[in-house]
Amino acid sequence: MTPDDLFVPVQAGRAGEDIALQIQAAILEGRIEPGEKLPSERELQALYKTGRGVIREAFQVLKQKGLIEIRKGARGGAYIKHLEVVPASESFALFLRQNRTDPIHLVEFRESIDYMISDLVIARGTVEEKRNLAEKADRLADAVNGGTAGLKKLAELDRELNILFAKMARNPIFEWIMQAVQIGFSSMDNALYEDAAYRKYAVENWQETAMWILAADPVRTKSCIGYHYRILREKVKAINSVAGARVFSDGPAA
Amino acid sequence: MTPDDLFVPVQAGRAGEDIALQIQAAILEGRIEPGEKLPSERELQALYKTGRGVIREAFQVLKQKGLIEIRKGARGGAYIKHLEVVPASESFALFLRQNRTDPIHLVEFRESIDYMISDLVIARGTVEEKRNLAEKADRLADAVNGGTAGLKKLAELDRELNILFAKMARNPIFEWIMQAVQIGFSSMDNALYEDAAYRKYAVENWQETAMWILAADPVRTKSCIGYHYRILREKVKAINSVAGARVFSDGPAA
DNA sequence: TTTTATATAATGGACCTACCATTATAAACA
DNA sequence: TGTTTATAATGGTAGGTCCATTATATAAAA
Repeated sequence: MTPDDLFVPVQAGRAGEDIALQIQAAILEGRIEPGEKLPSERELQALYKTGRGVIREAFQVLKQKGLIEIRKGARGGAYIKHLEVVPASESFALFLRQNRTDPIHLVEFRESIDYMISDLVIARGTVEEKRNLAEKADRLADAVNGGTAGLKKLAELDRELNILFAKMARNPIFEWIMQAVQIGFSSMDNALYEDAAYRKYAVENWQETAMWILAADPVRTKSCIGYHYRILREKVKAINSVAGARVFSDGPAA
Repeated sequence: MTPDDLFVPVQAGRAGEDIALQIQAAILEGRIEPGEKLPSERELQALYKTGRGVIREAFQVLKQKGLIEIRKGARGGAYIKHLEVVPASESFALFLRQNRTDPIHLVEFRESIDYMISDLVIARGTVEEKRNLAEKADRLADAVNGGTAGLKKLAELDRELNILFAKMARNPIFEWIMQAVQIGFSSMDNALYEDAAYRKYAVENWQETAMWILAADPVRTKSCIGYHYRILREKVKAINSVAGARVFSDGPAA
């Protein structure tokens, strides 16, 4: 890295963000590689001819975006990260929460992409992957019927199943979207799994869906998906009508 | 707002983020309403018994998340914003960029959601909206044929058209996805519009698509969309093969 | 020689003071 | 009454001090 041509002093007004944008551009253009370390705060302070607070604010922005990771102590500093989907998912989840997004919209969206993904999965997933999906669905069923696993664990397994499903579409974007949606949905999924009848039905439907995927039957697969969302919609409606409780809430949800 | 029970001093380590999270929680739980003003940096500094830099870092985080807007001068300060879709979209677009997402995957994804959205738009969009869409498409065509508008402006109009399209689906999540995809796609769209033949074809197809949407014909609409992506795929392949140039790059794109 | 303990230096985290630029409002003035 | 001018509050920036943390080098011990 050659700080001299990489870092240019900024003018005024939003120095911290300017610097954050400059560094972000450098990262995105590959002028700084993941794993590399940015100069220390004090060095950057000198390079940009600014105060240390400005550098710290810039770092805060980059950290928030998930572009850097900050380590303390000797050999500490700002290290470029490989960007994960998590920050994007979190900001999506935040958006859903603060806008009180109607769960019905989320359900609708999920149903839509499930249809799309199912076609891709049947067409592109390997037989091993499909067997694996069926097996995971069976294990989820065991966990539900065994009654040993906690609700959180069950919902977690369900989410993993969904993400595996999306992964099989061989298009990372569907995978990321699915992850984001799962995060945004997590509080609701947990609530859904509290109903034993729903639990039982849901895992059975997963097993059947996985079976039709393995059988490479897109119509029966979509039929399962459609059935699932038919039930899910009713359930969501029921949950939302109870005491007007919002699903997206960390507060006492009673 | 009652600062006394709202603001609790924090311990150590990541003070700024702690405070940001506290304020974020207060916002999400509705204890602070959009439009309201947070106490000034100096007041918060006293309330949290901390340094002003910490408060500033917390504000930076919240600003980054799109939760607050900061105004200078008298009666300035941090005002709670209604969360928009933009920060979430940007964060996802950032992710797409840094992970060097294969344009083909993005095209496939776009095509899939266009199909889904088109059904929803036909079913839910009002006649006025559909007329408006057709009109906007016409104006884009005028701009292209007139030859007065710059390429950037044309691509911009195209993006607006897409977002309007998504908005008509009456599901904010599709809108979010579309915005993110448009942002992540912008450099490519700009490149596409450099080709005069593509420009001409693209706007004509938009006009026809809008027409079939207005006519509420989902099959013909999808036909237009499919045709569009057939062309787009070829174009994208051509662009990517030229000199191995990456589409997602701000640098000299050769 | 190897292992363990210790000192060292660099770094981020926090706190503080000071000053400047901006801006809405109040005061003064025409 | 309308216009101009001070005023005060606020965020933005700069620079400093001190502390906690941490990898590494050094020294001591086994």
